Amino acid sequence: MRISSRCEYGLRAMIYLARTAGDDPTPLTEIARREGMPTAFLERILARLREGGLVASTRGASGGYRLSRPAGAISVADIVTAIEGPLSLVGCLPDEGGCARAGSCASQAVWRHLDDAISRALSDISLDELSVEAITT
Amino acid sequence: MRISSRCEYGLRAMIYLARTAGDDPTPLTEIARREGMPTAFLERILARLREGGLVASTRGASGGYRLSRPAGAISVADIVTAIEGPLSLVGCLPDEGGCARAGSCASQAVWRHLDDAISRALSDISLDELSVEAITT
DNA sequence: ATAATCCCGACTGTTTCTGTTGTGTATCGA
DNA sequence: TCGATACACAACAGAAACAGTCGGGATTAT
Repeated sequence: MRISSRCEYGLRAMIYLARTAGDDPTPLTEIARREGMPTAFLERILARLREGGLVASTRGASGGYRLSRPAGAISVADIVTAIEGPLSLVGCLPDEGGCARAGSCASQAVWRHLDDAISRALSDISLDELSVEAITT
Repeated sequence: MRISSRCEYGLRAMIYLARTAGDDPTPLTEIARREGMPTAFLERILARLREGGLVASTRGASGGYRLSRPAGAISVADIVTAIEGPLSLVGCLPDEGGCARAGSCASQAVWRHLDDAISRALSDISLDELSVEAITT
């Protein structure tokens, strides 16, 4: 299990936006350049974040992106979900017929447990906690 | 983020083996048939579990697989690790040069936090808890 | 008008996933 | 010894996801 670049780039971009919140909107190229990410790729990631309602964009000269909510109201779970889709691990849910064994499936219980742990871990962290420069872990 | 079939199959196979522990070794074909998994694919998964020291195999007629430790001493984390490799999410660790920004990288801290949560969640569950028929969640 | 900027769809190379096939080897029972 | 039952292993293949690019279009400040 690896974190996708999409996700990593997306989170870093969001942190960047949190740090420049209050300023004029930040152009894509600035984020890409400063963070060393491929511009066109980052653009498509920001598109997902926009569709997810996490960033707002203004077009035209001196346009760019900004957070659409205060950083304190955005969790890492929000970001990952916007980029990767729902973070549920199990595909075999009751809908669509699924895995027949249904209720008695012990492995399902494991993945649900893991789902919860991941969900809790990511909901736990909000963007403003990450936007302070030095993390002292 | 989805659970791979490999992982799902592997876990189910281990649960099956936990339930037949004490009997003669269980042949691959039996597990595959009863659990509805592709035989050859499952074999390669069991190979990883064997390399990980979780199952032992005996060849020849009336051979098969069995757990190499009591089910209580095998965690889901052990299983997933044997199948998928180390469950660390971040590739950009200090070795190999990595991501330059190094210590000040806030996103890294997030993935480490997530790593811990996943690791804890999976170490938490041992195979014998899963081998009882009905899970009452 | 022009430059800056976002928007969006199509395309491509690489890797991983999910298997399959085929061959070889070990072991048990008759 | 012979044959059936198993595991062991390597090579192959189609499909999907990942990571990233390209090119054109739309919008807006100056």
